[in-house]
Amino acid sequence: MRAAPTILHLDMDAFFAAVEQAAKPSLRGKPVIVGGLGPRGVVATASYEARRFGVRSAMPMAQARRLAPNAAYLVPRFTVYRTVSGQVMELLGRLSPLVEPLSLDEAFVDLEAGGAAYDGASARAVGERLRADIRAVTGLTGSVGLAGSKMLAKIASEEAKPDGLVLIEPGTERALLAPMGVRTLPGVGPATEDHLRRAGMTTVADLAEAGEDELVRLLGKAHGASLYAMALGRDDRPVVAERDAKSVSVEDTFDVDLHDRVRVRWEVERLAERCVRRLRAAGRSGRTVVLKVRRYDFSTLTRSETLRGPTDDPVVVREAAARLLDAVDTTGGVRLLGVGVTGLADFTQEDLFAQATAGEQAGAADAAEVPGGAGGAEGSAGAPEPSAAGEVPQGGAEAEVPPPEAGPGGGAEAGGGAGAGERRWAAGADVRHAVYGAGWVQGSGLGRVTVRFEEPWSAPGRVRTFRTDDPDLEPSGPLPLVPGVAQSPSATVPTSLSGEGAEGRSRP
DNA sequence: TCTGGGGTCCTAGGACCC
DNA sequence: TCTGGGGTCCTAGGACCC
Repeated sequence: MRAAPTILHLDMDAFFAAVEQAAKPSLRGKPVIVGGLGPRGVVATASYEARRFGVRSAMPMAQARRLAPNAAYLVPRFTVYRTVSGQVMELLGRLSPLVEPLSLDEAFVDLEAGGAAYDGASARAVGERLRADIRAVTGLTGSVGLAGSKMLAKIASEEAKPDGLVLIEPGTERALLAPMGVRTLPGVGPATEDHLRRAGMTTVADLAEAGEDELVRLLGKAHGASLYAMALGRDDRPVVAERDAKSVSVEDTFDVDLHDRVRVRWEVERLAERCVRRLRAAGRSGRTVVLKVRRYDFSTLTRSETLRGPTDDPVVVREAAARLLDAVDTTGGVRLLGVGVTGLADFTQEDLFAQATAGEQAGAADAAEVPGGAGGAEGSAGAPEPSAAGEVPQGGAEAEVPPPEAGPGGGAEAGGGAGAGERRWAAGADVRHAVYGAGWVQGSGLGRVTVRFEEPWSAPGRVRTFRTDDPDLEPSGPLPLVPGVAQSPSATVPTSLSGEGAEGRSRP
């Protein structure tokens, strides 16, 4: 809690949807919904036009389609979002060395640490200038909150949405918070809200009045104490520039529940390999392998195994994941599978192997040895090169290897995974036609694909339809949003690829 | 045609050690 | 053989966030 409102929180407005509208002139001013387009997809971001129909983040796509049947439904294009995010983060980096990204579209900045501002007036000027710069560089709008703490800066940016700036003068925060619902405070979700409501507390003032002991008794030591502090407007958490990731994981929800054990095992092994690819791309290794299984009834369980030492060997992780699966009952069907690695270390298996061979004597104590381990040396031979593009779930078909024969009931094979592999031409994807040039897929089906030919800086373009196997039509990369602005993803990209989840949560 | 994917932090019990 | 107390590690689950 500082005396001047020099902690800035930036939140881009309806980020994914806004990027799509910037890239696709025909969608400007129209309801746009970005998310998973498969039968089990959810909304990642809805444009403000779509929100008027009641569409919210994290809503099942099927429900969104009922509410806004005429909206444009697009698959997320993370590479573009990452590029634009990099441009925004670069602007933040000019304000201060202390920039803490929370996701692709959100970050805290400590303006005092950068000498960019020292009081309310200078902070406001920096905030407005930043919003103008973001608009100039990306063509998008962002909302800014300024306050003396992280919590209040975030609340302020929420109040500022869309396309605004709100500054909370230090000293006014308690009065400001008092009438607000408990959900306003970070860390209060549906469960805690319920819990508190049953105890008769619905506003922040109720929490402050209850006292710390009461909240600790109700919610536990850590949660209770931090909630009480926040209710009083106390928050001393510093802006932290870089935090190392503590886990890496991948998961897939299947369009149709999996029943065949052979198929389930095959998917687990694929996920393990994908997970290791990400791990190695980050230059890390991990010690604990986690398997996640969501069953047909949405009940979810995890099983984990801690190895004797950290590994980035795909064989070791795959075999550990397979062992964990052996102990899980999948009767009734599997909706989701996930594989993760935690207990991350900075070194890779090669380093350990080098160490072990260097210190020949101590060979027996090889730290990298693992239960059931396939020797460390040969394991990595078949590992695919880490490729940035390869990790991006853009909805394209990603299985190069055909899955084993599906068991009984596995009729609709259609490429399995969450990537919705059947959709060779995913809605929203960039394409290029030999004659008509750059465009994007508006829809496809029945052997036809509809493409709208337009570019970010062109007028709304016209639509043409082709056969899905038209040789003149090919997938292509994204175009820059603003002509002349280089498309090089910055190094300061948040660790998570998350969308915008909570912005749609309901408030009292 | 209900409920994604990637993370973080906390709790709690048992094992194990001193 | 009526009984300790603390610390750390491992596992599983849950809440929350974007």
